Amino acid sequence: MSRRIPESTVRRLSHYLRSLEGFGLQDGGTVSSEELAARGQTTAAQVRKDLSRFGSFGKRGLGYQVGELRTRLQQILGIDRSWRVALVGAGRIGLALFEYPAFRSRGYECVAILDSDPKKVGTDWGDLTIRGPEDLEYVISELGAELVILAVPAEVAQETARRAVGAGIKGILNFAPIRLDVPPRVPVEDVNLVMHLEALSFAITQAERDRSSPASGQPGARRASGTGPP
Amino acid sequence: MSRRIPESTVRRLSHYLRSLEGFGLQDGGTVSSEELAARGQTTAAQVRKDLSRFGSFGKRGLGYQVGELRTRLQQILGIDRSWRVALVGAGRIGLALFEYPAFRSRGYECVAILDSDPKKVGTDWGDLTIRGPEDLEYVISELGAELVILAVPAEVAQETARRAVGAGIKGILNFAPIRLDVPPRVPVEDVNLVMHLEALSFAITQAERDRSSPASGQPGARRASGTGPP
DNA sequence: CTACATTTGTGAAGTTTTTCACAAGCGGGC
DNA sequence: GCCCGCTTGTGAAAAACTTCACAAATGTAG
Repeated sequence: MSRRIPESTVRRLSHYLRSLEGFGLQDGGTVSSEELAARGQTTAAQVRKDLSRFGSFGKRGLGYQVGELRTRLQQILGIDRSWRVALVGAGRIGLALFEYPAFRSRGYECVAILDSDPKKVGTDWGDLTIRGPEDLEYVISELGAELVILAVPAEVAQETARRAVGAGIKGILNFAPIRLDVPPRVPVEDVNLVMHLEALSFAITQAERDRSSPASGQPGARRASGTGPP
Repeated sequence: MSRRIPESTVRRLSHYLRSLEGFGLQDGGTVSSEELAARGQTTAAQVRKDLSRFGSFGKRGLGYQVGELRTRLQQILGIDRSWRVALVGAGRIGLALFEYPAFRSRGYECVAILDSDPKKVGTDWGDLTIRGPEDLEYVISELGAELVILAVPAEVAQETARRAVGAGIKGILNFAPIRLDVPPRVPVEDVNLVMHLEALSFAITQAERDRSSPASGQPGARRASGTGPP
Protein backbone atom coordinates (compact mmCIF):
# COMPACT_ATOMS: atom_id res chain seq x y z
CA MET A 1 0.00 0.00 0.00
CA SER A 2 1.71 3.20 -1.11
CA ARG A 3 1.69 6.51 -2.94
CA ARG A 4 2.82 7.14 -6.54
CA ILE A 5 1.01 4.67 -8.75
CA PRO A 6 2.49 4.06 -12.22
CA GLU A 7 0.29 4.91 -15.15
CA SER A 8 0.69 1.38 -16.46
CA THR A 9 -0.72 -0.01 -13.24
CA VAL A 10 -3.80 2.15 -13.54
CA ARG A 11 -4.39 0.93 -17.07
CA ARG A 12 -4.10 -2.65 -15.91
CA LEU A 13 -6.50 -2.10 -13.02
CA SER A 14 -9.02 -0.96 -15.56
CA HIS A 15 -8.45 -4.15 -17.54
CA TYR A 16 -8.83 -6.33 -14.48
CA LEU A 17 -12.16 -4.73 -13.78
CA ARG A 18 -13.21 -5.29 -17.37
CA SER A 19 -12.17 -8.93 -17.17
CA LEU A 20 -14.18 -9.38 -14.03
CA GLU A 21 -17.26 -7.87 -15.63
CA GLY A 22 -16.89 -9.32 -19.08
CA PHE A 23 -16.32 -12.79 -17.82
CA GLY A 24 -19.19 -14.71 -16.30
CA LEU A 25 -17.38 -14.78 -12.99
CA GLN A 26 -19.95 -15.09 -10.27
CA ASP A 27 -19.76 -12.65 -7.39
CA GLY A 28 -19.50 -15.54 -4.99
CA GLY A 29 -16.55 -17.24 -6.69
CA THR A 30 -12.88 -16.43 -6.58
CA VAL A 31 -10.23 -15.59 -9.16
CA SER A 32 -6.53 -16.20 -8.87
CA SER A 33 -3.90 -13.79 -10.07
CA GLU A 34 -3.06 -16.46 -12.62
CA GLU A 35 -6.55 -16.36 -14.13
CA LEU A 36 -6.65 -12.58 -14.10
CA ALA A 37 -3.29 -12.51 -15.84
CA ALA A 38 -4.44 -14.87 -18.58
CA ARG A 39 -6.94 -12.34 -19.86
CA GLY A 40 -5.08 -9.03 -19.94
CA GLN A 41 -1.76 -10.01 -21.45
CA THR A 42 0.20 -9.84 -18.25
CA THR A 43 1.70 -12.04 -15.56
CA ALA A 44 0.39 -13.32 -12.27
CA ALA A 45 3.16 -11.56 -10.39
CA GLN A 46 2.25 -8.30 -12.04
CA VAL A 47 -1.39 -8.67 -11.06
CA ARG A 48 -0.47 -9.35 -7.46
CA LYS A 49 1.97 -6.44 -7.35
CA ASP A 50 -0.61 -4.10 -8.85
CA LEU A 51 -3.30 -5.08 -6.39
CA SER A 52 -1.00 -5.16 -3.39
CA ARG A 53 -0.29 -1.47 -3.85
CA PHE A 54 -3.75 -0.81 -2.52
CA GLY A 55 -3.81 -3.20 0.38
CA SER A 56 -4.03 -6.92 0.61
CA PHE A 57 -7.46 -8.19 -0.22
CA GLY A 58 -6.89 -11.70 -1.40
CA LYS A 59 -6.86 -14.97 0.43
CA ARG A 60 -3.71 -17.07 0.24
CA GLY A 61 -4.46 -20.46 -1.13
CA LEU A 62 -7.73 -19.23 -2.65
CA GLY A 63 -7.33 -16.08 -4.68
CA TYR A 64 -9.47 -12.96 -4.79
CA GLN A 65 -13.16 -12.95 -4.10
CA VAL A 66 -14.83 -11.69 -7.26
CA GLY A 67 -17.43 -9.46 -5.67
CA GLU A 68 -15.00 -7.88 -3.27
CA LEU A 69 -12.32 -7.41 -5.90
CA ARG A 70 -14.75 -5.64 -8.16
CA THR A 71 -15.86 -3.33 -5.40
CA ARG A 72 -12.29 -2.55 -4.42
CA LEU A 73 -11.26 -1.87 -8.01
CA GLN A 74 -14.19 0.48 -8.43
CA GLN A 75 -13.20 2.32 -5.27
CA ILE A 76 -9.58 2.51 -6.33
CA LEU A 77 -10.44 3.82 -9.78
CA GLY A 78 -12.84 6.30 -8.28
CA ILE A 79 -15.88 4.95 -10.11
CA ASP A 80 -17.88 3.96 -7.05
CA ARG A 81 -19.83 7.14 -7.76
CA SER A 82 -21.03 8.90 -10.88
CA TRP A 83 -19.18 11.62 -12.74
CA ARG A 84 -20.76 14.61 -14.40
CA VAL A 85 -19.38 15.12 -17.87
CA ALA A 86 -19.68 17.91 -20.41
CA LEU A 87 -19.22 17.08 -24.05
CA VAL A 88 -17.61 19.93 -25.95
CA GLY A 89 -17.88 19.48 -29.69
CA ALA A 90 -20.92 17.81 -31.18
CA GLY A 91 -19.26 16.42 -34.25
CA ARG A 92 -18.93 12.79 -35.30
CA ILE A 93 -16.70 11.82 -32.45
CA GLY A 94 -18.84 13.61 -29.92
CA LEU A 95 -21.92 11.86 -31.25
CA ALA A 96 -20.24 8.48 -31.17
CA LEU A 97 -19.22 8.99 -27.57
CA PHE A 98 -22.58 10.33 -26.55
CA GLU A 99 -24.27 7.21 -27.81
CA TYR A 100 -21.60 4.83 -26.56
CA PRO A 101 -23.52 2.62 -24.14
CA ALA A 102 -20.57 1.71 -21.92
CA PHE A 103 -20.22 5.39 -21.22
CA ARG A 104 -23.48 5.89 -19.34
CA SER A 105 -23.54 2.40 -17.89
CA ARG A 106 -20.31 3.01 -16.03
CA GLY A 107 -21.48 6.11 -14.30
CA TYR A 108 -20.34 8.86 -16.64
CA GLU A 109 -23.34 11.12 -16.95
CA CYS A 110 -23.41 13.66 -19.74
CA VAL A 111 -24.90 16.83 -18.30
CA ALA A 112 -24.37 19.13 -21.27
CA ILE A 113 -23.32 19.28 -24.89
CA LEU A 114 -21.72 22.35 -26.42
CA ASP A 115 -20.89 23.22 -29.99
CA SER A 116 -19.85 26.36 -31.75
CA ASP A 117 -21.88 25.71 -34.88
CA PRO A 118 -24.95 28.01 -34.71
CA LYS A 119 -26.89 25.50 -36.79
CA LYS A 120 -26.43 22.86 -34.08
CA VAL A 121 -27.03 25.07 -31.07
CA GLY A 122 -30.58 24.64 -29.85
CA THR A 123 -31.13 21.23 -31.40
CA ASP A 124 -31.75 18.22 -29.18
CA TRP A 125 -29.63 15.15 -28.67
CA GLY A 126 -31.49 12.68 -26.55
CA ASP A 127 -32.82 14.73 -23.67
CA LEU A 128 -30.14 17.41 -23.93
CA THR A 129 -30.23 20.62 -25.92
CA ILE A 130 -26.97 21.66 -27.51
CA ARG A 131 -25.58 24.84 -26.00
CA GLY A 132 -23.30 27.48 -27.45
CA PRO A 133 -19.63 27.57 -26.54
CA GLU A 134 -20.14 30.56 -24.28
CA ASP A 135 -21.94 28.30 -21.81
CA LEU A 136 -18.78 26.39 -20.92
CA GLU A 137 -18.18 28.17 -17.62
CA TYR A 138 -21.85 27.91 -16.68
CA VAL A 139 -21.90 24.20 -17.36
CA ILE A 140 -18.90 23.62 -15.15
CA SER A 141 -19.63 25.92 -12.25
CA GLU A 142 -23.43 25.76 -12.23
CA LEU A 143 -24.29 22.36 -13.68
CA GLY A 144 -21.34 20.82 -11.88
CA ALA A 145 -19.57 19.19 -14.81
CA GLU A 146 -16.35 17.70 -13.44
CA LEU A 147 -14.90 16.29 -16.65
CA VAL A 148 -14.92 17.65 -20.17
CA ILE A 149 -14.63 15.59 -23.27
CA LEU A 150 -12.82 17.79 -25.72
CA ALA A 151 -13.90 16.77 -29.18
CA VAL A 152 -13.20 20.01 -30.98
CA PRO A 153 -10.74 20.94 -33.74
CA ALA A 154 -7.12 21.29 -32.69
CA GLU A 155 -7.16 25.03 -33.33
CA VAL A 156 -9.61 25.74 -30.54
CA ALA A 157 -8.74 22.91 -28.18
CA GLN A 158 -6.11 24.79 -26.18
CA GLU A 159 -8.29 27.83 -25.65
CA THR A 160 -11.26 25.69 -24.65
CA ALA A 161 -9.11 23.77 -22.21
CA ARG A 162 -7.85 27.00 -20.70
CA ARG A 163 -11.38 28.21 -20.10
CA ALA A 164 -12.46 24.86 -18.66
CA VAL A 165 -9.55 24.91 -16.26
CA GLY A 166 -10.36 28.46 -15.27
CA ALA A 167 -13.91 27.40 -14.46
CA GLY A 168 -12.65 24.61 -12.23
CA ILE A 169 -12.77 21.50 -14.37
CA LYS A 170 -11.27 18.44 -12.71
CA GLY A 171 -10.10 16.45 -15.70
CA ILE A 172 -10.00 16.46 -19.50
CA LEU A 173 -10.42 13.69 -22.05
CA ASN A 174 -8.76 15.20 -25.07
CA PHE A 175 -9.41 14.05 -28.62
CA ALA A 176 -7.56 16.90 -30.30
CA PRO A 177 -4.16 15.87 -31.63
CA ILE A 178 -2.23 18.41 -29.57
CA ARG A 179 -0.65 18.44 -26.14
CA LEU A 180 -2.77 20.64 -23.94
CA ASP A 181 -0.96 23.05 -21.72
CA VAL A 182 -2.84 22.98 -18.42
CA PRO A 183 -1.75 23.25 -14.79
CA PRO A 184 -0.38 20.05 -13.24
CA ARG A 185 -3.36 19.64 -10.99
CA VAL A 186 -5.66 18.93 -13.95
CA PRO A 187 -5.13 15.47 -15.38
CA VAL A 188 -5.43 15.08 -19.13
CA GLU A 189 -5.97 11.85 -21.04
CA ASP A 190 -5.15 12.03 -24.71
CA VAL A 191 -6.91 9.89 -27.27
CA ASN A 192 -5.02 10.13 -30.50
CA LEU A 193 -6.23 7.91 -33.27
CA VAL A 194 -3.56 8.91 -35.74
CA MET A 195 -0.94 7.97 -33.19
CA HIS A 196 -2.41 4.51 -32.85
CA LEU A 197 -2.48 4.03 -36.59
CA GLU A 198 1.10 5.16 -36.84
CA ALA A 199 2.10 2.76 -34.08
CA LEU A 200 0.58 0.00 -36.20
CA SER A 201 2.34 1.11 -39.36
CA PHE A 202 5.56 1.24 -37.43
CA ALA A 203 5.21 -2.22 -35.93
CA ILE A 204 4.41 -3.75 -39.30
CA THR A 205 7.14 -1.92 -41.15
CA GLN A 206 9.66 -2.68 -38.44
CA ALA A 207 8.79 -6.37 -38.51
CA GLU A 208 9.32 -6.39 -42.27
CA ARG A 209 12.64 -4.63 -41.88
CA ASP A 210 13.72 -7.16 -39.25
CA ARG A 211 12.75 -10.03 -41.49
CA SER A 212 14.82 -8.77 -44.39
CA SER A 213 17.89 -7.61 -42.46
CA PRO A 214 20.18 -10.37 -41.15
CA ALA A 215 19.86 -9.74 -37.42
CA SER A 216 19.62 -12.48 -34.82
CA GLY A 217 16.38 -14.44 -34.62
CA GLN A 218 13.16 -12.98 -36.01
CA PRO A 219 11.57 -11.38 -32.96
CA GLY A 220 8.15 -10.46 -34.36
CA ALA A 221 6.10 -7.70 -32.80
CA ARG A 222 3.25 -8.03 -30.35
CA ARG A 223 0.80 -5.45 -29.04
CA ALA A 224 2.30 -3.06 -31.56
CA SER A 225 5.68 -1.37 -31.39
CA GLY A 226 8.38 -2.62 -29.07
CA THR A 227 9.80 -5.07 -31.53
CA GLY A 228 9.50 -8.51 -30.07
CA PRO A 229 9.52 -9.93 -26.57
CA PRO A 230 12.42 -9.24 -24.18
CA MET B 1 20.72 2.94 -34.46
CA SER B 2 19.41 -0.32 -33.03
CA ARG B 3 16.73 -2.97 -32.75
CA ARG B 4 13.99 -3.17 -30.08
CA ILE B 5 12.28 0.19 -29.98
CA PRO B 6 10.26 0.96 -26.85
CA GLU B 7 6.60 1.59 -27.33
CA SER B 8 6.96 4.95 -25.61
CA THR B 9 9.52 6.01 -28.18
CA VAL B 10 7.15 5.20 -31.02
CA ARG B 11 4.43 7.28 -29.44
CA ARG B 12 6.79 10.19 -29.09
CA LEU B 13 7.97 9.92 -32.69
CA SER B 14 4.36 10.31 -33.70
CA HIS B 15 4.12 13.42 -31.56
CA TYR B 16 7.28 14.89 -33.02
CA LEU B 17 5.85 14.48 -36.47
CA ARG B 18 2.62 16.12 -35.38
CA SER B 19 4.56 19.03 -33.89
CA LEU B 20 6.46 19.46 -37.10
CA GLU B 21 3.26 19.54 -39.12
CA GLY B 22 1.10 21.44 -36.73
CA PHE B 23 3.62 24.14 -36.20
CA GLY B 24 4.34 26.57 -38.98
CA LEU B 25 7.88 25.30 -39.21
CA GLN B 26 9.14 25.92 -42.69
CA ASP B 27 10.75 23.02 -44.50
CA GLY B 28 13.89 25.06 -44.93
CA GLY B 29 14.34 25.93 -41.27
CA THR B 30 15.71 23.86 -38.43
CA VAL B 31 14.40 22.68 -35.06
CA SER B 32 16.46 21.88 -32.02
CA SER B 33 15.73 19.00 -29.69
CA GLU B 34 14.95 21.67 -27.14
CA GLU B 35 12.17 23.14 -29.26
CA LEU B 36 10.78 19.74 -30.12
CA ALA B 37 10.76 18.85 -26.45
CA ALA B 38 8.86 21.99 -25.50
CA ARG B 39 5.81 20.85 -27.42
CA GLY B 40 5.34 17.21 -26.48
CA GLN B 41 5.90 17.25 -22.74
CA THR B 42 9.33 15.71 -22.83
CA THR B 43 13.00 16.61 -22.54
CA ALA B 44 15.60 17.53 -25.10
CA ALA B 45 17.72 14.54 -24.13
CA GLN B 46 14.77 12.25 -24.69
CA VAL B 47 14.15 13.68 -28.14
CA ARG B 48 17.76 13.18 -29.13
CA LYS B 49 17.85 9.67 -27.73
CA ASP B 50 14.66 8.77 -29.56
CA LEU B 51 15.89 10.07 -32.88
CA SER B 52 19.39 8.68 -32.51
CA ARG B 53 17.97 5.17 -32.43
CA PHE B 54 17.34 5.52 -36.12
CA GLY B 55 20.58 7.10 -37.20
CA SER B 56 22.01 10.52 -36.73
CA PHE B 57 20.33 13.06 -38.91
CA GLY B 58 20.86 16.30 -37.12
CA LYS B 59 23.56 18.89 -37.37
CA ARG B 60 25.52 19.72 -34.24
CA GLY B 61 25.28 23.36 -33.43
CA LEU B 62 22.16 23.73 -35.58
CA GLY B 63 19.53 21.14 -34.87
CA TYR B 64 17.42 19.10 -37.24
CA GLN B 65 16.40 20.28 -40.67
CA VAL B 66 12.62 20.38 -40.66
CA GLY B 67 12.03 18.94 -44.10
CA GLU B 68 14.47 16.12 -43.66
CA LEU B 69 13.29 15.30 -40.16
CA ARG B 70 9.72 15.05 -41.35
CA THR B 71 10.71 12.74 -44.18
CA ARG B 72 12.76 10.56 -41.88
CA LEU B 73 9.99 10.33 -39.30
CA GLN B 74 7.55 9.32 -41.98
CA GLN B 75 9.91 6.63 -43.18
CA ILE B 76 10.51 5.38 -39.66
CA LEU B 77 6.83 5.23 -38.85
CA GLY B 78 6.15 3.51 -42.14
CA ILE B 79 3.82 6.20 -43.42
CA ASP B 80 5.86 7.17 -46.46
CA ARG B 81 3.30 5.12 -48.38
CA SER B 82 -0.44 4.63 -48.14
CA TRP B 83 -2.16 1.89 -46.18
CA ARG B 84 -5.29 0.07 -47.27
CA VAL B 85 -7.76 -0.16 -44.43
CA ALA B 86 -11.00 -2.07 -43.95
CA LEU B 87 -13.52 -0.70 -41.51
CA VAL B 88 -15.44 -3.46 -39.78
CA GLY B 89 -18.50 -2.18 -37.99
CA ALA B 90 -20.43 0.75 -39.41
CA GLY B 91 -21.78 2.06 -36.13
CA ARG B 92 -21.21 5.47 -34.61
CA ILE B 93 -17.56 4.95 -34.01
CA GLY B 94 -17.00 3.56 -37.46
CA LEU B 95 -18.77 6.53 -38.98
CA ALA B 96 -16.77 8.99 -36.91
CA LEU B 97 -13.54 7.39 -38.04
CA PHE B 98 -14.59 7.17 -41.63
CA GLU B 99 -15.24 10.87 -41.73
CA TYR B 100 -12.23 11.82 -39.66
CA PRO B 101 -10.23 14.00 -42.05
CA ALA B 102 -6.80 13.30 -40.55
CA PHE B 103 -7.41 9.69 -41.38
CA ARG B 104 -7.40 10.01 -45.15
CA SER B 105 -4.98 12.89 -45.25
CA ARG B 106 -2.28 10.80 -43.63
CA GLY B 107 -2.45 8.04 -46.15
CA TYR B 108 -4.91 5.64 -44.58
CA GLU B 109 -7.25 4.71 -47.38
CA CYS B 110 -10.50 3.02 -46.52
CA VAL B 111 -11.09 0.34 -49.16
CA ALA B 112 -14.16 -1.31 -47.65
CA ILE B 113 -16.77 -1.04 -44.93
CA LEU B 114 -18.45 -4.10 -43.46
CA ASP B 115 -21.38 -4.44 -41.11
CA SER B 116 -23.53 -7.30 -39.99
CA ASP B 117 -26.76 -5.32 -39.94
CA PRO B 118 -28.75 -6.34 -43.05
CA LYS B 119 -30.40 -2.93 -43.08
CA LYS B 120 -27.02 -1.27 -43.53
CA VAL B 121 -25.55 -3.69 -46.05
CA GLY B 122 -25.89 -2.29 -49.54
CA THR B 123 -26.20 1.33 -48.49
CA ASP B 124 -23.54 3.82 -49.52
CA TRP B 125 -21.11 5.77 -47.39
CA GLY B 126 -19.24 8.22 -49.52
CA ASP B 127 -18.16 6.24 -52.53
CA LEU B 128 -18.19 2.90 -50.73
CA THR B 129 -21.04 0.44 -50.43
CA ILE B 130 -21.36 -1.35 -47.11
CA ARG B 131 -20.65 -5.08 -47.41
CA GLY B 132 -21.83 -7.98 -45.31
CA PRO B 133 -19.54 -9.59 -42.74
CA GLU B 134 -18.94 -12.60 -44.97
CA ASP B 135 -16.85 -10.41 -47.27
CA LEU B 136 -14.08 -9.99 -44.70
CA GLU B 137 -11.72 -12.53 -46.27
CA TYR B 138 -12.41 -11.17 -49.76
CA VAL B 139 -11.67 -7.63 -48.67
CA ILE B 140 -8.35 -8.65 -47.19
CA SER B 141 -7.08 -11.08 -49.79
CA GLU B 142 -8.62 -9.58 -52.92
CA LEU B 143 -8.97 -5.87 -52.18
CA GLY B 144 -5.67 -5.90 -50.32
CA ALA B 145 -6.77 -4.46 -47.01
CA GLU B 146 -3.72 -4.50 -44.73
CA LEU B 147 -5.26 -3.08 -41.57
CA VAL B 148 -8.67 -3.58 -40.06
CA ILE B 149 -10.38 -1.15 -37.79
CA LEU B 150 -12.44 -3.30 -35.48
CA ALA B 151 -15.41 -1.23 -34.38
CA VAL B 152 -17.77 -4.08 -33.54
CA PRO B 153 -19.35 -5.21 -30.26
CA ALA B 154 -17.05 -7.04 -27.86
CA GLU B 155 -18.94 -10.29 -28.34
CA VAL B 156 -17.92 -10.66 -31.96
CA ALA B 157 -14.57 -8.88 -31.87
CA GLN B 158 -12.46 -11.96 -31.11
CA GLU B 159 -14.05 -14.06 -33.83
CA THR B 160 -13.73 -11.27 -36.37
CA ALA B 161 -10.09 -10.80 -35.44
CA ARG B 162 -9.47 -14.51 -35.84
CA ARG B 163 -10.90 -14.46 -39.34
CA ALA B 164 -8.98 -11.34 -40.28
CA VAL B 165 -5.75 -12.93 -39.12
CA GLY B 166 -6.54 -16.08 -41.04
CA ALA B 167 -7.02 -14.02 -44.18
CA GLY B 168 -3.62 -12.39 -43.72
CA ILE B 169 -4.32 -9.06 -42.07
CA LYS B 170 -1.20 -7.17 -41.03
CA GLY B 171 -2.48 -5.15 -38.08
CA ILE B 172 -5.59 -4.40 -36.06
CA LEU B 173 -6.88 -1.19 -34.53
CA ASN B 174 -9.23 -2.52 -31.88
CA PHE B 175 -12.05 -0.49 -30.36
CA ALA B 176 -13.67 -3.40 -28.56
CA PRO B 177 -12.97 -3.39 -24.83
CA ILE B 178 -11.35 -6.81 -24.81
CA ARG B 179 -7.82 -8.12 -25.27
CA LEU B 180 -7.70 -9.85 -28.62
CA ASP B 181 -5.94 -13.16 -28.77
CA VAL B 182 -3.98 -13.12 -32.01
CA PRO B 183 -0.61 -14.51 -33.04
CA PRO B 184 2.42 -12.41 -32.04
CA ARG B 185 3.17 -11.45 -35.62
CA VAL B 186 -0.02 -9.36 -35.83
CA PRO B 187 0.27 -6.09 -33.93
CA VAL B 188 -2.84 -4.84 -32.17
CA GLU B 189 -3.49 -1.32 -30.96
CA ASP B 190 -6.26 -0.99 -28.43
CA VAL B 191 -8.35 2.13 -28.14
CA ASN B 192 -10.32 1.89 -24.95
CA LEU B 193 -12.35 4.93 -24.05
CA VAL B 194 -13.62 3.57 -20.77
CA MET B 195 -10.05 2.94 -19.72
CA HIS B 196 -9.15 6.57 -20.39
CA LEU B 197 -12.12 7.80 -18.42
CA GLU B 198 -11.20 5.53 -15.55
CA ALA B 199 -7.63 6.78 -15.64
CA LEU B 200 -9.05 10.29 -15.24
CA SER B 201 -11.32 9.29 -12.37
CA PHE B 202 -8.39 7.61 -10.72
CA ALA B 203 -6.06 10.57 -11.06
CA ILE B 204 -8.65 12.96 -9.67
CA THR B 205 -9.67 10.69 -6.83
CA GLN B 206 -6.07 9.93 -5.96
CA ALA B 207 -5.20 13.61 -5.88
CA GLU B 208 -8.09 14.23 -3.51
CA ARG B 209 -6.97 11.36 -1.30
CA ASP B 210 -3.43 12.75 -1.25
CA ARG B 211 -4.68 16.16 -0.31
CA SER B 212 -6.65 14.88 2.67
CA SER B 213 -4.13 12.38 3.98
CA PRO B 214 -1.09 13.83 5.73
CA ALA B 215 1.68 12.63 3.42
CA SER B 216 4.68 14.71 2.41
CA GLY B 217 4.13 17.62 0.02
CA GLN B 218 1.08 17.68 -2.26
CA PRO B 219 2.41 16.18 -5.50
CA GLY B 220 -0.54 16.78 -7.86
CA ALA B 221 -1.05 14.65 -10.95
CA ARG B 222 -0.13 15.45 -14.52
CA ARG B 223 -1.04 13.68 -17.75
CA ALA B 224 -3.33 11.55 -15.63
CA SER B 225 -2.36 8.80 -13.22
CA GLY B 226 1.17 8.51 -11.91
CA THR B 227 0.57 10.76 -8.97
CA GLY B 228 2.99 13.64 -9.17
CA PRO B 229 6.34 14.23 -10.89
CA PRO B 230 9.33 11.97 -10.26
C1' DC C 1 42.04 31.27 -39.30
C1' DT C 2 40.77 31.20 -34.54
C1' DA C 3 37.66 31.72 -30.81
C1' DC C 4 33.13 31.01 -29.55
C1' DA C 5 28.35 29.96 -28.85
C1' DT C 6 25.46 26.14 -30.04
C1' DT C 7 23.53 21.74 -30.27
C1' DT C 8 23.94 16.86 -31.41
C1' DG C 9 24.98 11.98 -30.20
C1' DT C 10 25.91 8.89 -26.62
C1' DG C 11 28.16 6.26 -22.77
C1' DA C 12 27.29 6.22 -17.89
C1' DA C 13 24.39 7.01 -13.96
C1' DG C 14 20.01 7.10 -12.06
C1' DT C 15 15.24 5.88 -11.73
C1' DT C 16 11.25 3.21 -12.51
C1' DT C 17 8.91 -0.93 -13.60
C1' DT C 18 8.76 -5.83 -14.13
C1' DT C 19 10.02 -10.40 -12.94
C1' DC C 20 11.67 -13.79 -9.69
C1' DA C 21 11.37 -16.59 -5.89
C1' DC C 22 9.92 -17.88 -1.60
C1' DA C 23 8.12 -17.46 3.20
C1' DA C 24 3.62 -17.03 5.13
C1' DG C 25 -1.28 -17.89 5.26
C1' DC C 26 -5.47 -20.45 4.21
C1' DG C 27 -8.72 -24.36 3.73
C1' DG C 28 -9.59 -29.27 3.33
C1' DG C 29 -8.90 -33.99 4.51
C1' DC C 30 -7.82 -37.25 7.78
C1' DG D 1 -4.85 -31.03 15.53
C1' DC D 2 -1.70 -31.69 11.81
C1' DC D 3 -0.25 -32.19 7.09
C1' DC D 4 -0.56 -30.78 2.40
C1' DG D 5 -1.53 -28.41 -1.84
C1' DC D 6 -2.37 -23.98 -3.37
C1' DT D 7 -1.98 -18.90 -3.82
C1' DT D 8 -0.96 -14.43 -1.96
C1' DG D 9 2.20 -10.65 -0.64
C1' DT D 10 6.66 -8.89 -1.05
C1' DG D 11 11.73 -8.15 -0.65
C1' DA D 12 15.43 -8.67 -3.87
C1' DA D 13 17.22 -9.11 -8.58
C1' DA D 14 16.75 -8.00 -13.28
C1' DA D 15 15.36 -5.37 -17.03
C1' DA D 16 13.78 -1.30 -19.19
C1' DC D 17 13.64 3.41 -19.65
C1' DT D 18 15.05 8.27 -18.69
C1' DT D 19 18.19 11.76 -17.39
C1' DC D 20 22.81 13.46 -17.02
C1' DA D 21 26.80 15.31 -18.67
C1' DC D 22 30.21 16.04 -21.86
C1' DA D 23 33.17 15.32 -26.08
C1' DA D 24 32.65 16.21 -30.85
C1' DA D 25 30.90 18.80 -34.61
C1' DT D 26 29.14 22.99 -36.93
C1' DG D 27 28.30 27.70 -38.24
C1' DT D 28 29.39 32.66 -37.19
C1' DA D 29 31.89 36.65 -36.02
C1' DG D 30 35.96 38.99 -35.72
